[in-house]
Amino acid sequence: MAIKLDIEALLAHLPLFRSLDKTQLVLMAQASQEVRVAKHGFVFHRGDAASGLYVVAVGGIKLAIPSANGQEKVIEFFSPGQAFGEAVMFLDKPYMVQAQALEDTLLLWIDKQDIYAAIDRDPSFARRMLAGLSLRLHALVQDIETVNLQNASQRVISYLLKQPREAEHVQFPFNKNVIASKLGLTPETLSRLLHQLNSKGYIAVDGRDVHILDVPGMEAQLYGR
Amino acid sequence: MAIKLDIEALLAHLPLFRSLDKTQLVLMAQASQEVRVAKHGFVFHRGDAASGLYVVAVGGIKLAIPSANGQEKVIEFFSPGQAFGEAVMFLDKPYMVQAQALEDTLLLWIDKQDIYAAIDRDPSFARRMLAGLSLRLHALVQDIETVNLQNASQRVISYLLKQPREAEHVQFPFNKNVIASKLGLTPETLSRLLHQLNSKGYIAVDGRDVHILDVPGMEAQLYGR
DNA sequence: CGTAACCTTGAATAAAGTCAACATGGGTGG
DNA sequence: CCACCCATGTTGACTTTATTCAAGGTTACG
Repeated sequence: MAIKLDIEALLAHLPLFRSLDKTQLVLMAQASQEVRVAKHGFVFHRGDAASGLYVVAVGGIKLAIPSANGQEKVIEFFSPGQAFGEAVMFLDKPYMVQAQALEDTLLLWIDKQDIYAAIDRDPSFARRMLAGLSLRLHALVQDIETVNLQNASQRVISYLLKQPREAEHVQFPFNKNVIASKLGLTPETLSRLLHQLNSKGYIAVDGRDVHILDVPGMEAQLYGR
Repeated sequence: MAIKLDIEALLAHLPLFRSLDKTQLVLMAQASQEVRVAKHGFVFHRGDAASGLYVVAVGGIKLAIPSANGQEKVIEFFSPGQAFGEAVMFLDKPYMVQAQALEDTLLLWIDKQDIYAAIDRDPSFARRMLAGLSLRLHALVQDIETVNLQNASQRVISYLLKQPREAEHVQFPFNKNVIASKLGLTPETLSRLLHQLNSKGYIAVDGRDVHILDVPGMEAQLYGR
């Protein structure tokens, strides 16, 4: 019971559910189930049937495409408050990505049927859902742009500039391995490029901490060459 | 008047609008406007505000990301019956892609407000819309997979195998230039790879016509190496 | 029949990947 | 609390892959 209340509060301030009224929110909260996944554990694998959507309550998730030879291409990260797995829910196709916990993670899972019910009850929920998918699409197109139209160094620069930063300080939220895959690079190449940007005085790297020293210089690299 | 009737019939058998009842369909048809675009003409540019969605009635459209140095990365093609431009409509962001006619094209344009109205009136329309976006997302993820996890030759092979074919015969629907960009290759590389697949006996190329000769062999290239 | 757009081919180059060795360092168990 | 160890990250030498640049060939179409 106490748990149910927590869930309701949690859902209440997610963008996706923000437009729901009290009654609807209670329904959603009741429909939610807690799912716990240990670090490195899988929420689902490629090929699994998609039966609902997940919301991250605590922890972090990465979505990735696995490849035959053990590599993987990281598609997206999700942190608390974000939903994933919604896209495939609306198709009758299995997941083509896998979802893996980057740390010990607590998720909420909501069944497809309950989502459909909410859509039918409340058009503005449908709009939120549509906006959510659109945002995802937008992000993917940006990724495609990055991988296809920018060289390795530019990709690293735009990644760094896109990260939220406080006082010109940025922190890699995960293994550089994982970041490299997101950028479509090998870990070796990422390492070398960071070193190179460091040498040129654009950034100062210290482990996962990066100080951005020369934003205009970096931006010049993005457009100039 | 006659035109309006045509529009209604056209809309009636699009997946997106198939669930609408007669009344709704009439409303949609009334909300639609014809847009004509000559070959190579632009429907919209990157940076334009998104104010509605387009449906291809006749012709063909390509969506692409333009880059600074005059290149572009082709994202998707649309043929009669398909809708595009819906994704960004739900965000308040400008287009990040441009839409260009591959041939003389007739489009229908439906204003955002009319789409929203339809969503509010009919939850099953909302579902169609969601399914449409999901499908788009799915396709993009597949593209990301192709570009990141397959080498140039594998990309060409999977493109060929994915194309609809009759009696092992496939035809490039557009300039090889455009296909190359979709695959994330230069035209030169595409040309060389087709030649190579030809030499190896996997395919027989004659201009835009390709005969697929050895499907198992090609599939082996996809997984084997 | 001529011209422009499209496509192919070759040689040289550059960019990033691979493989392998080594460094670092955070966490755990002794 | 220290030492060891495994996961993570770095560096170097070499290789591969696809691009670039340039020239020439083809094709479709006015």
